Amino acid sequence: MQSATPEQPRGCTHFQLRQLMRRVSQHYDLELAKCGLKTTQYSLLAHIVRLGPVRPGDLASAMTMEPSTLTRNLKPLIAAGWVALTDGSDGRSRCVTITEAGRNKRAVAQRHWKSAQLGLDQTLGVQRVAALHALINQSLALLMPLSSRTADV
Amino acid sequence: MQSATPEQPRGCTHFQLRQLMRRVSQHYDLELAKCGLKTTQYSLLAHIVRLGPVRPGDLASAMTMEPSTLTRNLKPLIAAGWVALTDGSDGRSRCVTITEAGRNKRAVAQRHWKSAQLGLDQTLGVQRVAALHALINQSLALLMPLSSRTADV
DNA sequence: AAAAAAATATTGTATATGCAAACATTGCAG
DNA sequence: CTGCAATGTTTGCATATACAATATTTTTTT
Repeated sequence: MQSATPEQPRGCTHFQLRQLMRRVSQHYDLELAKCGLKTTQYSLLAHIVRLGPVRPGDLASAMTMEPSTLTRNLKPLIAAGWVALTDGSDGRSRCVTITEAGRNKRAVAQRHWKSAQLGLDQTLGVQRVAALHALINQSLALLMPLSSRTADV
Repeated sequence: MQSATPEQPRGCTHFQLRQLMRRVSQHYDLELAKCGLKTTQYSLLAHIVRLGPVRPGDLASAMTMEPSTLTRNLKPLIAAGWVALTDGSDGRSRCVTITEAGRNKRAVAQRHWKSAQLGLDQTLGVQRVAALHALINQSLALLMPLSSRTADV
């Protein structure tokens, strides 16, 4: 039943992903630049809105990124006044919160994001995008424990 | 005809790709670190070997990356003595060449790469990886002219 | 041939990313 | 209550990435 998919995966998955990532980034960035955001920043903003006041570690983990990366990516957003980083109940932790300005910014940006997404859907075809999402999510699930893979034996 | 693939692509393609990219990078990096290379560096090395003495611009374009990015990514490789950057016939251009040390390095690294690739194939399943490659390549083709899209009308 | 235009590479600036190390705080052992 | 382990965040360091601006060298115009 090897009808649709070719036999051996040729080439380097990492390199191919990287290439696509660059193109796709450019596509979204082009649209989101209209409201002065990088796509990554929009993702962050959107996640903070959705996950409500949240600890950095939890946010990072929800977004599959290193806490250290999160710390740095938050800086521009905090500087812009879209996000506030306050002390948490636990002294060693913090609390990431969206500000009113941040919520507004996100609302505006969301329209640009939607536009970029629709544009991509159209360029690639909705079915292809759906298939891509499905594959990505399956792959993510299979790779999920990566760092903890040896740990949870 | 919505049998295999889900209907509407939910979520943000950019974000999902980014997540997967991070995981996949970690996977390859883990293996390639054994010979002291980042996966990106291996890709570069491999491309330079394959494309022979090549101008920076052509190399960048072949790898779907900005010339400015290439310039910087070459630096570590040049510093390590794996790659040489000499003057080209055209005074404004250059010539990227693999060195003997670079060729050896690449040969060693290739084994690690292979190992990483096989590991990924096994974790995700060969079919899934093949399907992913196919989708990525189709998408890349459709996005290809991105910067020149308005130009070639 | 001098001036303008085109081609090519590099630098300036800013963000994204991760690992390892440093910091800070809490919790527990004694 | 002191000391140490565990937890959670941030910094140090290095690479990856792109756009805009700059530098350099052709090539083309006039």
